Amino acid sequence: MNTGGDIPDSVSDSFAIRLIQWQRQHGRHHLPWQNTRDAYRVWLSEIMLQQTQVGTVIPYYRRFLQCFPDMQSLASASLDEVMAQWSGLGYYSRARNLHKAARRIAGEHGGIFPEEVDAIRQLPGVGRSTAAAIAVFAFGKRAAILDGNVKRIFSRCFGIEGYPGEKSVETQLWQKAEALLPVKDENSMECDIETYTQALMDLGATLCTRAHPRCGSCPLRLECIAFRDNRVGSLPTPRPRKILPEREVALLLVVAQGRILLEKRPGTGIWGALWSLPEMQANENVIEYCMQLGINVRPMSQMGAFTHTFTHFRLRIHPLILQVISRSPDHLSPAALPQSGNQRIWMMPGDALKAAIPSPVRKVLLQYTFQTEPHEIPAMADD
DNA sequence: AAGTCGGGGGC
DNA sequence: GCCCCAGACTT
Repeated sequence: MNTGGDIPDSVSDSFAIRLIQWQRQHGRHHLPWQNTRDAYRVWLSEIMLQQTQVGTVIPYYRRFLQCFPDMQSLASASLDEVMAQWSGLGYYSRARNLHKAARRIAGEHGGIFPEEVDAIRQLPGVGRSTAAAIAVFAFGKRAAILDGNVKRIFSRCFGIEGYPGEKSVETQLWQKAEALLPVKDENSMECDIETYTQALMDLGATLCTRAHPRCGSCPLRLECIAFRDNRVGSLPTPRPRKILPEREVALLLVVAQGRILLEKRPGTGIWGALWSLPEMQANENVIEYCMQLGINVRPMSQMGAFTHTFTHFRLRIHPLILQVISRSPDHLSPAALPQSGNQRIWMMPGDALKAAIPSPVRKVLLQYTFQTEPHEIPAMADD
């Protein structure tokens, strides 16, 4: 027991103890993935939370668990079913890796989730920090995380300068993360690795925030270098600015008998393995392009163009509505599907909205279904 | 080390 | 507008 007034065994324990005590009083305790040691749920939450904020994840997490309550159900599902549940959450390689890992665990591990951090780390989509988080929350292992929250806390508390994405800076931060882990002691509540890890996440999310941190309530304010030197606003060092390149595409809404043509994207790359609309260069002739697909179309109307911003480029999207011209009554048959390397299918817009589609395509489809409803046509944003 | 992967929150 | 978020993977 570490009763009040005791001198802690080490400096690192003092750090951990402050955090743990703060977490018990002021931390978050009712997130949907807390209060369980089900490794499947812990793993799912950690993957969804990669580069995605808690508030965004929660509804996806609940829906996903409803569909796939355990490892076996996820492994048995088709990739398409998994992608449909992930649709809108972004970073779709996470979902592909999740599915691949589920099938690997069901096959190779006999459905049992691996307990050792090195084994967890071997799963696709699981890096060093995520493996540690799973090992901590599911199995109580002593392992260090280093996510965006922890990087921000450490760079401020210890006055570590330089962009944390830079290798040398990240190495320093990992070294701190390992060194500050509480000493494992089964008899001491003060060295609870789960509470410590959750404390780092909660402190970063609720107090040590990027903008307007609440330093007055912080359990680390007496030892925080950035607070002492009034540098909280300039640490961590921001990412170096870069100019985003801009690309331009046309998305084709090819309509026949109320159905639209969807095209499955390749398994890797942008929107990998998602259903999308046929895409062509914005300056291409749409009639000729569709002739190459083996379909005869008439341009109907244009929706307003809009811009979708990715991490590394901007995409200017021009949606075009096209009506198929055909005297044949069965041009919706499989044989009449346009030839292409990609899988294609005709779908009712309502069904397409339930499929695994990227957000900009959802936006176009919603706009289209709204336009075809019997009320006034609103002006599309932009342009 | 740098580039590739989304979408949304918050200001 | 801009920056960042419970990062991992490829080149």
